[in-house]
Amino acid sequence: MTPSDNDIPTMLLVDDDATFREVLSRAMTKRGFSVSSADSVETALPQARANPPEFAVIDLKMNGASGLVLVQALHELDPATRIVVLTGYASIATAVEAIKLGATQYLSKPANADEIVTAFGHSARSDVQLEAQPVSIGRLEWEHIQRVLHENGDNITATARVLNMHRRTLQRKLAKRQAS
Amino acid sequence: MTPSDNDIPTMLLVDDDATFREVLSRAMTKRGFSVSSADSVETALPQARANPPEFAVIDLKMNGASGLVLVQALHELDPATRIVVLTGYASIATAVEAIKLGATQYLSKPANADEIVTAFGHSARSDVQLEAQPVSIGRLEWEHIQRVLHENGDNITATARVLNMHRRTLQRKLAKRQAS
DNA sequence: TGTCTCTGCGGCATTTTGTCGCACCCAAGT
DNA sequence: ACTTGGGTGCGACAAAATGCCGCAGAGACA
Repeated sequence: MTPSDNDIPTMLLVDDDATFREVLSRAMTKRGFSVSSADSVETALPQARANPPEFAVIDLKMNGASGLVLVQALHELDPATRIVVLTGYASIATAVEAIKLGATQYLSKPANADEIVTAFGHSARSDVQLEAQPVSIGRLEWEHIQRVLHENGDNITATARVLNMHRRTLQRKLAKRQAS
Repeated sequence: MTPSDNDIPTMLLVDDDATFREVLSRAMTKRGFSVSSADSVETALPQARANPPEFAVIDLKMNGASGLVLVQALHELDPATRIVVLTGYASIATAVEAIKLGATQYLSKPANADEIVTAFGHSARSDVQLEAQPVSIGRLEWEHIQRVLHENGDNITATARVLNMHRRTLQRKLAKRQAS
């Protein structure tokens, strides 16, 4: 990848978890990136505008605006930016959304530095092997919840109502996926 | 939108399950599409080249070449083609790949005709304006179980294994639906 | 300020699963 | 005939998930 690089590649790292930022920042610096980080879309945007990064690692679920808007902004700023979206709430729906907005790859936490670096280099080759396994019930449910949740503007109460399940139950399901 | 549509929109439907093709074909015809179908990438390709469709519904897991190949081919043929990828073996990795190759949306089975039409982001014929109440989790699960069960020749043990759920639990779910 | 709605969360009764174990059937090998 | 290897149905009991309260805090709005 870009063997003629003389300067150090710049990377923007956006996540609201301070510990995660520090760990990943250190790991990426060690791998030869010049890393800057932010804890929200709001603080990341001016930073990116002032100094457009070549690479970006963005968490989807953060306080304030969704990482998706940052994906879009970065992509508009420079379509060549390599963007990896990283989230604890991985779902097909958000993955599709992220890619459409210009993300290069979509990974679910936990992901280590090597996986992320690999994701940057991964271009759209159809080398994906099809899994011979049908979707598990749990995943099917998760995907469905994510879709409906999104349709209802992330309103948990409304989603629970329309899904005919109890709000408390939905809360617990969401909490569980995030924690693990 | 597009109230000046005079011609009927064409749709190509590719899936190796004959029953599924028939059901969906009928449903889409009823919704105002001119539907043609194929049971593999190999038969679909010449068909598409001879008569490029405006819309396409493509299953990923088929005998022969992967549906991804067809996605790419259709997109190259005409980038304006609206392509929905539909599969029972959904995964984030293949979803990302499909979108990169030019798919418009990626849905996992079971998905009904309305969801697919919605995915096209196009009110095919605006007279069929219906707001689909999201399916309940229970029904989604039930349909999925039925499909996988069928794929496994009604073998409960194997289905439970592949669905990553306990045989006893599957038995109980089946028993309950049978009773009512 | 008062009213609404959404949210996160604790607690507890109720249901549903997970996990055993056992008996029975059937098809293949031996 | 007998053993071996699934598959099926079902009882029982512990473990986990869910339904169903209620309460306090955060925001939006008049």
